[in-house]
Amino acid sequence: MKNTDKREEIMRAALELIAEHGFHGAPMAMIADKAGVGAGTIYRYFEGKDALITELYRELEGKLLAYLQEGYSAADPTRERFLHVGAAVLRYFIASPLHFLYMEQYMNSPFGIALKRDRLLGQSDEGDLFFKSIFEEGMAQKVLKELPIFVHFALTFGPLIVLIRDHILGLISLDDARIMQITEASWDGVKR
Amino acid sequence: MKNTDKREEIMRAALELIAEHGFHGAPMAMIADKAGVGAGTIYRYFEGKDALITELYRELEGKLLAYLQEGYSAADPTRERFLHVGAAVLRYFIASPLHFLYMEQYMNSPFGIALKRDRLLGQSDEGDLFFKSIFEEGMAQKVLKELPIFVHFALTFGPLIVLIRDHILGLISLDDARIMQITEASWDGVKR
DNA sequence: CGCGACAGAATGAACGTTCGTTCTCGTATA
DNA sequence: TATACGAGAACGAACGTTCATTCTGTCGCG
Repeated sequence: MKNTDKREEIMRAALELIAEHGFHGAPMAMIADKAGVGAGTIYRYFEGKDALITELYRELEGKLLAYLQEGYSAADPTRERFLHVGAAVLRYFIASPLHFLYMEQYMNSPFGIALKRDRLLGQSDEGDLFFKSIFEEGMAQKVLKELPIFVHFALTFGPLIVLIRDHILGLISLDDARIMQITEASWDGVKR
Repeated sequence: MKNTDKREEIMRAALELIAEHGFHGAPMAMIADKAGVGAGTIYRYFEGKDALITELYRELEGKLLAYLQEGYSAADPTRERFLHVGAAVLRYFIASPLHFLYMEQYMNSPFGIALKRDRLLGQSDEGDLFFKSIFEEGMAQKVLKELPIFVHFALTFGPLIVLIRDHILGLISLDDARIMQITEASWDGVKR
């Protein structure tokens, strides 16, 4: 159990520092300090900085997907499922701003670009399938516009990403009512 | 005129290297090499790396705004103006992918966050006013949803940003027909 | 006593920036 | 026109700093 303890402390420290100061503003020595371990200890748990960064991303992504599944029923109508997922994304990241800042940085870095490329070219994993099914069934039932999946993705998540960032930076404030407005407006963008 | 030559060579080199490899993947020595000047020469034209980065951003932003104004008429109906600007943004960045990659990186860095904060808190400059007027007049005429300006911003530009990046990374391909579809879908998101 | 886990000092590479030197070219002089 | 000069422009080696990673000695537990 000791192993797990230190490992988690390191990841927690890395999350906070990288989310707030970026990959290049979070030296290994600083992460070690914040985690309460020696600099060399990190290398007992992770192969190097890159491995630490990637493993942390995978963990955060897992947590997000788990949250999105809560209260989600594949039997619901397309519109309900869309609104559920959209609002859940907003709520999750507003509650966990560090997760958002970290995941966004990862996605905008060479790491994320490689990951995205892999997923688009190779077979998609569970996370992608989860979203894809909403759009595909929606189009089959003629309630969604006939558009490529990636356009639906962009119309749905593009606005959310911008708004979450602005909220986290303190430029604006999103409450529950506004979350509903936003999710419904983005539904208007994809619906027929 | 010689002065201008070197200065522009430096900016061109910085644009290419930073757009492709990021701020931290483009050392001053590499920028100097690509520009065909000595490393020290850069410091005759720019106070330091930060100043170079910021001045380059300002220049690119100016070019984008100039392009958006082409063929734009404040007298047109809200819908026409919206579609004009949306399609123009897509076309501009597809034609100038380096500009997009650079501006996006800048916006996702401490530089851009500070800039955004300044603009939201201080008085907005011409660029902001240009967009704002479309949304404000649209709401006054009851053709747009009654939403805060920043939500309109996000609904409009959020999808475009995601799609432009995917296009530039070669994950998807946007032709003229698709550009129209996308712009109109994003109009559906903001219209009443 | 022995061994694995650990902290922190040591290492070497890479970076932004500085600075002494060299080059360029317009002007003054005869 | 030919020559000498000087000032500003340019170069690139060198510096100090910062970083990821490795090395080394120590401590605690069985």
